[in-house]
Amino acid sequence: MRVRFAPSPTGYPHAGNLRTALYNWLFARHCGGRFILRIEDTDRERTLPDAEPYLKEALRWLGLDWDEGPEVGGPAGPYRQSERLDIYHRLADELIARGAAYRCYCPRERLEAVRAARRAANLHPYGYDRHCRAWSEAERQERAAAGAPFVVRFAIPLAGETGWEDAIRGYITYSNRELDDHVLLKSDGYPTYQFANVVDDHLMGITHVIRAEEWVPSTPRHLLEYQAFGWEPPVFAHLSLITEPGGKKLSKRLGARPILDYREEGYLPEALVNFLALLGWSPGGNREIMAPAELIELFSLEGIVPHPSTFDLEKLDWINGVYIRKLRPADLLERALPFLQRAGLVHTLPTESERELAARSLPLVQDRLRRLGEAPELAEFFFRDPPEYDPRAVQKWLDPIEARAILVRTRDAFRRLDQWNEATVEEAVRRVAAELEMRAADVIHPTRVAATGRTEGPGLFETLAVLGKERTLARIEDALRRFVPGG
RNA sequence: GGCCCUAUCGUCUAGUGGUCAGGACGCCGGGUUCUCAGCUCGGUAACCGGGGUUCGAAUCCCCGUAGGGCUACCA
Repeated sequence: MRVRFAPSPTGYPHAGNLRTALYNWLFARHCGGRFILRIEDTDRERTLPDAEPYLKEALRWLGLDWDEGPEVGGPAGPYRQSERLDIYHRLADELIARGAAYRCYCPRERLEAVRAARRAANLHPYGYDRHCRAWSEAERQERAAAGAPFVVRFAIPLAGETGWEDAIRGYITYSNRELDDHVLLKSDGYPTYQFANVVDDHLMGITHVIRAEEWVPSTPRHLLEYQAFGWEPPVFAHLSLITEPGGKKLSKRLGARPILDYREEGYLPEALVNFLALLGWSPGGNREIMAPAELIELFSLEGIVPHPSTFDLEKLDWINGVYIRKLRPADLLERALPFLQRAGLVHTLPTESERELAARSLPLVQDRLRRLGEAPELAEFFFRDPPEYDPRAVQKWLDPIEARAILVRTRDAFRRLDQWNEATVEEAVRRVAAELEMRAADVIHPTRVAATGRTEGPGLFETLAVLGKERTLARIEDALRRFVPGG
């Protein structure tokens, strides 16, 4: 089994592109086949210089390693189409010699006029009228001698039909009469996708073409080319598109966002892979959370659904949260630290104490994270002195008249502690509550607001244990001075 | 306009002629608890419509309808 992912470097790959890559990769890994990366840079106008590096970075981030392709090489290279022009020319000439292709000298203006006229007259297909296909050998020679610019077009059989058994959607067939003679070689000497794709898939020994649904209508053209060459076509599997919630069309907001944006927001690659795998494929049972190794084991073409699927950010967030919660403390620290750095909570090169504070505080907010990017906000009060006080929290828990007594006694109890840890802090708080004949919660809430500025967050005792005695006392003093009436 | 694809809870999906149509996200409620989150228990919610075929259709066929794709010297 040999499959390929063949993006064109004309933009930054999004979820749809990467899902296609993922399915190819999963299929190859499942079968023990080869996953090939091929860069289809045949559009000289639209090719972006940084698109290929970005693409490779995205694949690497998601863990989709390629066995052959740019950087790693391979026996069927080069793997960049712009480096294979001689091959396309040679094979185009071969097709011309066989009478399966011909040179077309029609200027663009004529093409456009023809298209408009056919559309107006409702003549199908709307495309090229095969003007140059009808010439005699003498006329061809004449044109060639004149040295006019030309494209090479494929001579679609005038009758019959072309079909294939799609691995995802069953038998699909087209009447050849619906197909116009498409361009194989452009006038700039570059091949079109319709040609390079077929040539390379054959030369690279691709056995299964797993690609997006947008290619369905051009598949008969590809099949006809295989036929003209006398080549065995691969198995085709056409994936449905990913759509947006509500509206449908892909927008820049979700599915069409450059995939690395998700990294910036703190999505874990294995979570995104899990999510993408589920977006149009199912292992059959009720499995939801699957690590890459499990996906590889369970993946099959049969499990791919034929209908489009909507990109559901809520579900991605849930899956990401599941993966974040599974992170071991050391991994959590390494993965979340960059977000704390970017938010300015720790230095770009964190000090030893910053690292330690991060290592101790991050596990406390771990359960609450859906994206690592939320870590700075959730853990901020551990790093900033004084913390930011939420006015509503202050109003509710520090303003009432009994707040002073509670906080003063709690502070005094804390001061007396020799050992400062979760257990001693808890004991002290509960003792204060007992002395005041209050519920523990009545002491806990004001103390939390005084120490963190918020009503929400990790358990108070573990929070204070991490914050330390000194900073806890300083914050309570500070809160007493600033917010608590009756001083 | 033409050709092609698709159609199960709001969303992702299981289902392959006989099921109380299952699971997950979300949402709602209970429990745990110092809050939030998490965890946990429970609930809400679907076979696009109409014809067939069949003893019996979510499952097979046809026709609608709806959504999507393609219709470039872009991929």
